[in-house]
Amino acid sequence: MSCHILAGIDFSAPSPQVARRLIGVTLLVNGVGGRIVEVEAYDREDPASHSFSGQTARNFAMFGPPGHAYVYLSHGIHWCLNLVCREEGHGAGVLIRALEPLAGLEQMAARRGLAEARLLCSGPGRLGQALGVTRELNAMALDAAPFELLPRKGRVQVAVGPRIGISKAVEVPWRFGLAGSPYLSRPFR
DNA sequence: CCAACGATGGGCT
DNA sequence: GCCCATCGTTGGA
Repeated sequence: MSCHILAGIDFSAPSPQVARRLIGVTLLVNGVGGRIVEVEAYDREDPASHSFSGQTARNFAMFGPPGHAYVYLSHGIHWCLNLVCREEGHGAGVLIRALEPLAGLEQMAARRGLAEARLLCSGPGRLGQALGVTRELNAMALDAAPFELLPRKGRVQVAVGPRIGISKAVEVPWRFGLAGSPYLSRPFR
């Protein structure tokens, strides 16, 4: 059986499909985390994707096997977490943009320097800081410590829209979110 | 070698 | 809404 299946999701599928199915899934790093409420898909033939220009020293994890992490530093400050999908060598992933904090609230608050739940994980950089994401997690498998992915229970209503903070392919509707969640980095139109 | 540029967030106007 | 910290990566000279 394929180790590409995690939390009931086939990570060898196209990134928009994986992204949509990740809404409602619980993500933990060393027991700290919560329910995924916002993600964005990126793919190889996608000008906004880090993988667009081919494999480099930074993005090699994106070309590795699905079901692994791709971590990068944004603006020299923020560590951001992606989950790799498609087949090995393809170069696709899903950026985790926001969580509803559920586990390890105290540790998140300490790392973030504030306690307001709404501000702990509402954005890729905030989430990275709250969960203690760093370069060390790059290329690590998601089916083993420190990661945990727990299937969602029940149904969710998924909102769709264009991705945030990019300058190319700005109209591609590959941002997905839990409709109406107060933990989104920004509301959907 | 080196300049330009971020898949951002926080603070201030 | 605007500004900018901060630094690794990239791509062109």
